[in-house]
Amino acid sequence: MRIGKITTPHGIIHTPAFIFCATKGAIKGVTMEDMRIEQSQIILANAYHLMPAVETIHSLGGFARMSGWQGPTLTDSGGYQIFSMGYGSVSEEIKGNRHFQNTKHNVKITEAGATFKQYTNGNLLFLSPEKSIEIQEKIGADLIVAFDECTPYHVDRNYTEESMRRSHRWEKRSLMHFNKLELQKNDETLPQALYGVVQGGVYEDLRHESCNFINNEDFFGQAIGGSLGATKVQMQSVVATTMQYLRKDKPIHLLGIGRIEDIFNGVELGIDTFDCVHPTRLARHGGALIKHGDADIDTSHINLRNHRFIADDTPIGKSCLCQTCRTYSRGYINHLLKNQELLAIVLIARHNVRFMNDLMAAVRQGITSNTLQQVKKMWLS
RNA sequence: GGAUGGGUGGCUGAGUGGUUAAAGGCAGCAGACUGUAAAUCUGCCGACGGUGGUCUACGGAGGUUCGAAUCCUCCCCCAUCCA
Repeated sequence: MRIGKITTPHGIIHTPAFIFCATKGAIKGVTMEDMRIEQSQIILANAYHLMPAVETIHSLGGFARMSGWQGPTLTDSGGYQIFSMGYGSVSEEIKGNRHFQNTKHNVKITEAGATFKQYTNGNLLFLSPEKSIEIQEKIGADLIVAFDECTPYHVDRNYTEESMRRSHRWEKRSLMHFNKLELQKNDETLPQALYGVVQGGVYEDLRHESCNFINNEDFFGQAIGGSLGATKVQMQSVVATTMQYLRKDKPIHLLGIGRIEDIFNGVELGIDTFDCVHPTRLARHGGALIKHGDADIDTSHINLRNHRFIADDTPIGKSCLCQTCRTYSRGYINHLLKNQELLAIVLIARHNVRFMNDLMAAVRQGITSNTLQQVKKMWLS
């Protein structure tokens, strides 16, 4: 475990840090002012989703400026969409959902890149390493990610290996194209930093091989991606194994992970940054993040739709200082949810954002003062 | 007073002799959600019993039938129109 700083043209990120997902350019339900007020450090957007709008974003000064966020940003490459557009969400893929059973053909992978058939209009959309880097360059994020394929869980070892090797080739092309574009930049265009992504699925030898590849390439940072397994135990084991082989002198990001217990597990293994849709998605479904001690049952979130909150006059978090908890009760939010009032989502999302930021601050403090285990107990026991 | 249409589970609304404890939808009660195809999805949702099951159900009362939410008779109620 370690604390650190990542310096970007838009500011310094204190790590371990959580990165919020503004996939299409907005944090769902939260304004950028509130993101700042609730002490967020960095947000992320996605090259796949923003590809059609890339010229607009560029002409409006890039993602950070256009959105009003102004602070540090990261863009994802679109590699996750190779997985999600064909298989659905991580849990849907693992559990075997019906809806996405016949959508694999919506994504075609060749050595050149990936062609997506958009489910909305049937238009074809092509992403390659070079294309993804160019889009991310135009979006202007401080941190960007090499183009890879996020491998599903339900594929065999052969496919995982094949895919990993292709991802390596794609990442190498990403790096080459990135370096070329960086060299062409003048004083007015801000430098960016590129992350490589470790693949290899749940197979230790493949993870090892992938780490070796990433370790030896000139990436600014290293991200852990791909399938981390079907269970929490397996995920922890895959991440631990990967961390064992990954060099430690660069920032390390864990892609897509961000439940409370996973943050502690990751931090203990030396992860510097996390990103996850969980806090904001959970909020849209009525779920508020909570310290275990703040709930009457063993849980890391409460569903404010539940009948038991109907007359609850207390805030979501007993000691939370977010704008929501300063003013609104669980009972009121329960009422808003039952009446489909949009404000419910806004209030919960804002709380969840602050919750994650408070969590990360507590984690950093815990590392600094060598009391992480006590911090963990406060948040999880 | 007359004419017509209708009364189905909390609401809405299918169903016109058996495979119907009764489609859908809503509401209700839970659960899931991890580089966002998601303000989404899944399950339960007459009553009693842990399932199996048992009982009570389609305005009310009779009747036809092996069998009725569905057909017949009378009654009650609602909507619209005419006096």
